[in-house]
Amino acid sequence: MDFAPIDRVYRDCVNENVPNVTVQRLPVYLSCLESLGTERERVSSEELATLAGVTPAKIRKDLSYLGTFGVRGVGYDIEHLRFQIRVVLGLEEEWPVVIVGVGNLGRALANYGGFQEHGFDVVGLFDADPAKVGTEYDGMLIRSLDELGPTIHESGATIGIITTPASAAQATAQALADAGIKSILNFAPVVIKPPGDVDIRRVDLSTELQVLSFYLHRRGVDVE
Amino acid sequence: MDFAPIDRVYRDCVNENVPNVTVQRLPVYLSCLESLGTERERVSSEELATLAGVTPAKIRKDLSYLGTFGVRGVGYDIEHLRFQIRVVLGLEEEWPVVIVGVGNLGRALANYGGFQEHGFDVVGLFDADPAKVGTEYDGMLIRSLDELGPTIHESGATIGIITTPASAAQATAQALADAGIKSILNFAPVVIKPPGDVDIRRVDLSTELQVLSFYLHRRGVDVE
DNA sequence: ACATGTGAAGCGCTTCACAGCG
DNA sequence: CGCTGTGAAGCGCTTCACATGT
Repeated sequence: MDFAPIDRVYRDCVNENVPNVTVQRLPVYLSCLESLGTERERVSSEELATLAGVTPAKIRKDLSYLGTFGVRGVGYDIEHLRFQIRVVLGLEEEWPVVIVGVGNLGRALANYGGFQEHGFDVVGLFDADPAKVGTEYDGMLIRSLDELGPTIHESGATIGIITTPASAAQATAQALADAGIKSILNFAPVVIKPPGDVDIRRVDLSTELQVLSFYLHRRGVDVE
Repeated sequence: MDFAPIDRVYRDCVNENVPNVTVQRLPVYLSCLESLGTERERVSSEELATLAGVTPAKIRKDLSYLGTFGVRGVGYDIEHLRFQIRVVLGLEEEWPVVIVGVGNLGRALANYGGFQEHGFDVVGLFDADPAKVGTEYDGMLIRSLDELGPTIHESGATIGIITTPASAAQATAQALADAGIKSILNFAPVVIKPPGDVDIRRVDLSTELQVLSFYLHRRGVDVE
């Protein structure tokens, strides 16, 4: 582990109690800052708020939980703020991750721009299909599930990503837990019962669509 | 998870008194109910809460916003509750959607189980790459962007999904807006400026990973 | 007896408004 | 003067506790 950035966090970071909702917005802010490029130097809370789709007060409040990054009367230095958010999110560290399930979604994540860019290093691809095992994707060997343990041990991976079919997700979570993984991101459309003290986060790609559906539906109903 | 700037987009659409956070949990409840299968008949708020990873009180409160679906002293009829949630979410309607960008992610969504199951019908695949246009995926013709307008008009699609590279996302959103789409789900890792009065919801696959990183990072710091 | 449905209390996030500082 | 940083007020969600109904 690289401790230098951690020291930096605690030097100028309040960081005792960052609200969950704030943590969840930080990636959005980061993404907006990245979209501003390197030509400009400063950004105001107002402009950043417009980009992120929130209010300026929320931006300032959220950032105040992390530290004092702005300059009164001026705004925020884009490069500096970008770095600080990355440090707080732990993105200046390298996070080795393994992906289980090399279907379309697994492949999409394996070379997803947002991963490398944020310090997530895919160190292992695994699949249960013997036809896939031994082949390569994007220059990476696809391994059998038997090799989960050794690979995770060698690479020091702490995060596992499940992109298997729903039917295989629970067993995969168990296998990851057995192999020593402590945090799992589950993309399979099913709820997994946590094996042991593993932290499981679910990302359901159809959830957003269902939420969209609710509001479209509701709007249509209102019109009548 | 997302939990992003939904408040801004839909704040004034919620005329009924269903909290946004409740709407975002409904797909999770639905998924849990689906995982219970058809053999059992009833489920308690306590059991459903355990499956969904929330408290029983939250389940009951959330459901109370939608109606009175349970039976006191007994619990909820699984099949009935499942249907009611689907109705509230508008999933008993058919939602034609188009997908722009037939890379790994586009293909993953095109035959994603969670879509068909919830009434989302993929009626068009589009890609800017001339090499892909004219070929088929999963029995569907991949069309050129020129055909966006006609296809959307014929099919009555109201939802567009962007799975292009980040660099093409803004132009794609504009094209979808021009073609009459009013709701966009953006999977490209970039923030899109809404063209006109289009509602844009962003799904960043790396956001959850970044949130995970924050908590892992901080846990590591706390241990010292 | 038992589990839901629900006012009311509690709590955390959002927004306001202005103090603080370049 | 301009924009950030921040107590305090406001608001919405969560949790509690028990009335309600079968």
